[in-house]
Amino acid sequence: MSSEAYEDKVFKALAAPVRRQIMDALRDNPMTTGELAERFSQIDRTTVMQHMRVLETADLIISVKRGRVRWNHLNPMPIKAIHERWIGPMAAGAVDKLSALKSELEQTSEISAK
Amino acid sequence: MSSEAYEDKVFKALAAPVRRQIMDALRDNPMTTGELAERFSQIDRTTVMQHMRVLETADLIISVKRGRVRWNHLNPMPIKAIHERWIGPMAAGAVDKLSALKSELEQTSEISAK
DNA sequence: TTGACATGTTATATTTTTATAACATTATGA
DNA sequence: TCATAATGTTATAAAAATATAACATGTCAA
Repeated sequence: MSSEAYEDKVFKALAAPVRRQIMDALRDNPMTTGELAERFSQIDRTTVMQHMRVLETADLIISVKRGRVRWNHLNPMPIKAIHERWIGPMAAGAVDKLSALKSELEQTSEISAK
Repeated sequence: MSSEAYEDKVFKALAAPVRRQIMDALRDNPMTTGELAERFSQIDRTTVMQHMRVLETADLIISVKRGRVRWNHLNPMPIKAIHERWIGPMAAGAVDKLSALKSELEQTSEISAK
């Protein structure tokens, strides 16, 4: 898989609120699949598992089966990767860029973005 | 709009490769809508505009009309926001967490995540 | 051993996103 | 002014993501 395709899986995986919440839940301690399903009991258990599979495919979750339970661990490395390669650089100097942008826009009267 | 809903729009907006490429293209200089459509000529012009509307709704693009051209500027602030609130903290200490995770996993034989 | 618990699989309906075409509007420059 | 360039709008088809139900498998503990 190309690095772009891989990076895209990570971005797509992070694009759903539930999945970011799952990441938050796993941040400090690993949890079993059942524990996660219980924490997100507003949605169906199979739906939770489907979301977990998306995270697992993006390598954001690593899981280990022990007996009949599956322990799901958060893997922060893919996030670190997009953080360093894309998000960090894009956010760098944001304040300066914003003020530069503002002076640009002051030259014109009509601003269309809300 | 709640801050979560707002944050979600940003994550969703970044979930498509074309849209990240549009962000890359606008990073150094603003571009007109036509220039962008030409740069991404593999896809339909209206499709490019639809993607731009997604970015604009997430406030990632601010555009100004001058005469009959529209200048599209990148607004890095929303990215800075998710960078600081979510991505940075999640990426912090990733290396340490990974090594801790590895020792955890060594205790078990079967690893299911690919 | 065996019942039930934890997890997994498959199928399918629903919703959202993406892509395109056809048509409309506005502004500029010859 | 008026042809055309640049952009915008609306409708719709196609693809992808999301949510759920029904059923299947493997494991533990009494």
